[in-house]
Amino acid sequence: MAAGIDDVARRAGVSVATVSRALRGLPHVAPATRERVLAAAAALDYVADPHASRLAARRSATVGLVLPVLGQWYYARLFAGVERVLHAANYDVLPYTVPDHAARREFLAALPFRKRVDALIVVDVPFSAEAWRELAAAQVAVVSLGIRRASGVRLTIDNPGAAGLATEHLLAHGHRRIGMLSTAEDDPGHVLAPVEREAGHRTALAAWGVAHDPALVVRGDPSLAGGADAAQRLLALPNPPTAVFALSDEMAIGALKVARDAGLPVPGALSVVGFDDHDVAEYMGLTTVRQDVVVHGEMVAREVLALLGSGVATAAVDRPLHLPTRLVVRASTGPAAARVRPPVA
Amino acid sequence: MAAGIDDVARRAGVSVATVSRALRGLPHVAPATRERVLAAAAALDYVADPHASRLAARRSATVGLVLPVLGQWYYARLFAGVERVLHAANYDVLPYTVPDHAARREFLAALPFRKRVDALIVVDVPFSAEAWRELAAAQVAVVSLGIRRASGVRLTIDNPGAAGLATEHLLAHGHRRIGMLSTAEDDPGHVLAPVEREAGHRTALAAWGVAHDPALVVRGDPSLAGGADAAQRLLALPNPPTAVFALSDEMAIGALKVARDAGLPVPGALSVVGFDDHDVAEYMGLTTVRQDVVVHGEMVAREVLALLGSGVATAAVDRPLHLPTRLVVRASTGPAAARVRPPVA
DNA sequence: CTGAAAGCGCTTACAG
DNA sequence: CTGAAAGCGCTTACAG
Repeated sequence: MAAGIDDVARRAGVSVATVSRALRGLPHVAPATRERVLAAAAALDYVADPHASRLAARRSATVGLVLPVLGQWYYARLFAGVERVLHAANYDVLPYTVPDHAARREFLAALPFRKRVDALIVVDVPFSAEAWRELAAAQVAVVSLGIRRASGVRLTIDNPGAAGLATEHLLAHGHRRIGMLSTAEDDPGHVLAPVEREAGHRTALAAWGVAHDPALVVRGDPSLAGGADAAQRLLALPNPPTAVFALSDEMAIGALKVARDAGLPVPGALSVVGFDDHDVAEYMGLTTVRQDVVVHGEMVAREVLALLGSGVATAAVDRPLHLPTRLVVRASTGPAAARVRPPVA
Repeated sequence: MAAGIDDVARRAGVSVATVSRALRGLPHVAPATRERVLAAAAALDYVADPHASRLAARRSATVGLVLPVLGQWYYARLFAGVERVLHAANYDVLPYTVPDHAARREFLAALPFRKRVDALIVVDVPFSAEAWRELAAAQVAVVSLGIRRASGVRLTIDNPGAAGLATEHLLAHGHRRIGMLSTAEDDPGHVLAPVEREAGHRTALAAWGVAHDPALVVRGDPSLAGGADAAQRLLALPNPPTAVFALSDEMAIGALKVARDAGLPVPGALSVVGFDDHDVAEYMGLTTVRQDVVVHGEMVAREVLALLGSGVATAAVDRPLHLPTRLVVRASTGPAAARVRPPVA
């Protein structure tokens, strides 16, 4: 039914080899010949069968995107950025969701991407050093985002610095008891956000001569519900904080709800800083650390293309890259209140 | 490097044909033989090259997902649901983003999915009747969600009914001037949500004997900013409404911000109902019409699998399906205030 | 610049 | 139940 390469060759009066070269813009094709081939292909509405060309050319023209979950704000935006750049370069992007320990184990056991992708973008999935070695042995180029890795092309924001900005913003407003809403890792230390942001938070406190109270760091799921739950526990403390820095805007929004339900005005009784600049942050007046996630996705995609184009083995590359962030001050932060508040029930 | 099917065949002492059959669980393989093949494949860590098998079997094992945009809440959730079901059935899902008129034209001109996917899921992309014919001619199974289509497997929520619930909820609270935040289509009528929800809104008003004032229907982008902008115009009316029904939670959140900035208490001076039950809706106390988008994604994916498995030509199927929704009442709606408010600047 | 031919790694009738 | 062989629709050295 659909035209094949030999139909085009016949119509243009050339061999299939020439059709292949002409259509892909390869050199060593006479301009007039190329014209004829293009015309024939257009007339027949020809498009190459991707499976056939990928098999013959031994490249998948596909990049796998390994992430904890689709459908959450951060990963959805990232996907959009990655997809835009890769699609423009004629690559497909294939998501692999690896939400937890069990999925990670299975992913490593099956390596489902083998023979399937040319490269992998790994985001926030905490592989062990041994897992990295297995991935390296699997013959795919790898670029990572947001995770600890000894070498390779690895992108990350300046987590300690960004967290420091948030905490210093609160300190500058006079806050001295500052809570932090973080997450609990099932493989601590490999996803950079929690450890590094906690570290930046502590560093900022120390720089201002404020003693760090470990009781003020509470952990929960990186979600709205997790943030609400963690904030609940934080505000139930005998000596609750006057300000909170959350690992994500979603957790911060959970905290805002808890404050509202408890009758604590924001920022009058509680200042809140988030992280991400989620779309709704502006609409909720949430002070936050902005990361332009779509742009980050585009950048990581471009790094993949560069790596793929370089012909250099992944293992030979050592390229740590920092992505930009910045503090966005809105209405959820203000001066520390002097008055004492009762703990939340 | 990586093992091929002949390596497995050699090790198991059978032909490649038998390996192929055994590994895919096809009938007519002796149990003992199957055992040996499985063992050999496991020992060699064999995985079939997907491009080779797809070429040989003449099926892509891939479903294209055509949507206006990745990265927005609704589509990201939908993708997650679709991906989960399809991945479990060993299908890949490939996104095609078609955001506007120009992209739609290009999509139809290139039909980039040809020879690439076995089926297409089309969501909220308003193809014309002629475009549908072209798609039908392209030999792919098609399932649609949220758009007008004359036949085929087409899923949608009961938009008029759901919108009616929202408007009646406001009417029951005594509201008589009810604004609606809707969207402007570049191809009116093909995406069902705006037309059908506006119709349901009008029907509910009529059922309660309330005259419909066209000035109370304002349109904007289906986004936070678009909702804010539209709400701004609505509240600037000489005789502004006491309640607003928005086409999406995102638009509703935009309206909430406008109300807050204008010093209008919600629901004291303005009641707001959204649509979707976006993750943050609960945290903002937003009354809304809930649709379980991930589940809807799973359902549409299962319809695709059924269609693919049936062997029936897409054109021969006529299967309209309604997906469930329900009203979720929260704090953003309440009794109509009697007092007169000044218009917003 | 162009073509004939081998080959990419599988699946699938067809025989037996 | 199993195998030999053709074929899926391209790309790519290799010659010329």
